[in-house]
Formats: sequence, C-alpha cells, structure tokens
Amino acid sequence: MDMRQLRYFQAVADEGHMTRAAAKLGIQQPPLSQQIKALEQQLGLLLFERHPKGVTLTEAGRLFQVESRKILQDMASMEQRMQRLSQGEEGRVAVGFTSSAAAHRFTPQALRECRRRYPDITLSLSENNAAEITEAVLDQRLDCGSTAA
Amino acid sequence: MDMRQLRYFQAVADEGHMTRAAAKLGIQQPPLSQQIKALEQQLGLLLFERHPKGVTLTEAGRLFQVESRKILQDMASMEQRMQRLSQGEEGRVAVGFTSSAAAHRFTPQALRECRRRYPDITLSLSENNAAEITEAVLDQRLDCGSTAA
DNA sequence: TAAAAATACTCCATAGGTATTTTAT
DNA sequence: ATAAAATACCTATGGAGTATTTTTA
Repeated sequence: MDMRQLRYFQAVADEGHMTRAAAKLGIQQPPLSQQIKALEQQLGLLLFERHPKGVTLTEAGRLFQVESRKILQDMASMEQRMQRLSQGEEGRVAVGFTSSAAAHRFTPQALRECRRRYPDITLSLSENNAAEITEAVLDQRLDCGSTAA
Repeated sequence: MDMRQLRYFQAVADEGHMTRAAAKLGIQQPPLSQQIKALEQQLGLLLFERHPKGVTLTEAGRLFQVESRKILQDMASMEQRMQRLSQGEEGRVAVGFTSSAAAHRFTPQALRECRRRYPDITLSLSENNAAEITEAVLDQRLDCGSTAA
C-alpha cells in the first residue's frame, strides 16, 4: 500500500467519477483505473461500484475512506511540521551567557523579541563563564547562532 | 513523501546502521543510502549524523521518527482491518425473516452461533413477509448469504 | 445508445543492483 | 587501516500515456 494509491482513491471517492478525478490529479483516466483496480486486488475487495455515469463507494470503500483520509492528513501535517523545522520556525535553540552585568541587562529583551518573532522556538538558557560556553559550542551542546536568523 | 521512505527511514533508525538496515529490508546498501539522502533533501534537513561505525538520529530525526512510526502503524492497522473485512470476519450482514413460527424457533440459536463464531460481524435483523424479503434482496438492501460462510 | 470504465500496448522515470571511491576514527 | 557510507553507472520494474474496446443503465 502506497501514499499515491490513497491519494488516488481519495480523489475518486470525492469526485465519484474516474475521468474527472484523473483530471484533478493531473493524470489520464486509464492509469487511474489501473491503480484503483490494483488497490482493490491487493485488498481483496471492491471499493467502488461502477455505474454508467460514474462510481460510488461500496460499504468497504466507505470504511477505507475514513481510515485513509486520516493517514493522508497525518502525513500532510507531518510534512508541514518538518517544513517549519527546516525553515527554523520551530525547534530548540540553546543560548549560553556569561554572568556579566551587560548580559543581564541586554539578553531579556532580546529573548522576548525572539519569542515574539518565533513563538515555536524553544529557548534553552544556561549561565556559564566564557570558557564553558566555548567548550559547549565546540561539543555542539550549545547552538552557535539560530537557523531562524 | 512515500510509505517506502518511511519504512526505510524506520529501519535505519532502528538499526543505527545503513548496511544492516538494508539487509533487513532485503535491498542493498547503496539504494538505501540514496533513498535516505533523497528524503533528507526533500525535507531540507538531516535526519541522521554519519559516524564511522554507523548513524545516529539528529534532533529532527527523532521528531520525524515519532510521527512516521505513527503513520506506519495506522497504515498497518488499516491493512489488517481491510484484510478482516475481505475475509468476511468483520462487516455487516442483513438478515430478513418471515413471521412464521419456524423462523422464530430456529433463528435465535443460529444468530447466537453466528455471533460466537464471528464476533465482529454486525447482524441487522428485519422481520418481513416473503415478498418483501425477496424485493429487499433484489434491491441489495438485504444480503443474500454471508461472505463469512 | 451514449456516457464512462476497462484493456492492450508502448514508453520512460526511477527504484534497485554492481563496482568503486570517499570518509572518519 | 578499516569499516561504513557515498558516488557512479547500469538494469529493469512498473507508473503513466495513447488508442481502442467493453460495460451498463
């Protein structure tokens, strides 16, 4: 079973019409018919009843529709989430700072600004001396600059 | 994004080793490396860190693992459910019976036996005269024999 | 009889295989 | 130096296209 088969099935179920569904999918009617047939054979049951002016879901088809829609949605939301992660709009940024007075004065509003612009970025803060921060960066326990710059 | 890519990713994540994962999947190491690389490029981020004795998940990879495992499980359970449906171990059977004394004497234990053997079959009962039952069968509102025979 | 779907075939994109090179400790 | 992954290249399976036939109300 394949994501493509689920997308194709969903299109046919939505349209109730192989030819229109094929057009919507940007392919021709014969390969769509073939994929639907292959899917039905793999499942060992019919998903659609064929009528002279289109197709309708069988009882098994209606069950399959419910399940497959959920999987397609989950897949889409995962893709979207990974997209946000790759764009640096979501994720975790570790920030180290020294105990100097300057840091305490300037970081709070910088962090607030960061939170405002990138609400899905988790900030991990740690206070260290300069040597420890350098070491942490080299060990990659501490991000050296955000990817969401 | 494709089910195959999810299966391949999951195998590599489980094994922590491309070559062993490839063997487990029944393919060779190079095409597996290619698929993983293609997946990473599609997502625009790295899922694995490469080490001289294997690979480990990146932070993004761990997130992807959680999501993709769920999708793979949902897909598997859907396949299993459709399998049961095609085997006639699950589904709905409509049974019509006439008001004759014989029917009332014999059907109850037959139905109990059916329930015992096929607990996931839903029985829809309706009492009609013979003509109505015939009509219902012809209209396919009433199943004529169970597929779970 | 007139639509829509199913077949029969052809072509091509790409998944997978083989041989080799590169990488990282 | 060694084990594992990456790259280069080739092969072949099967997804998609075109033309045609079959189905069904």
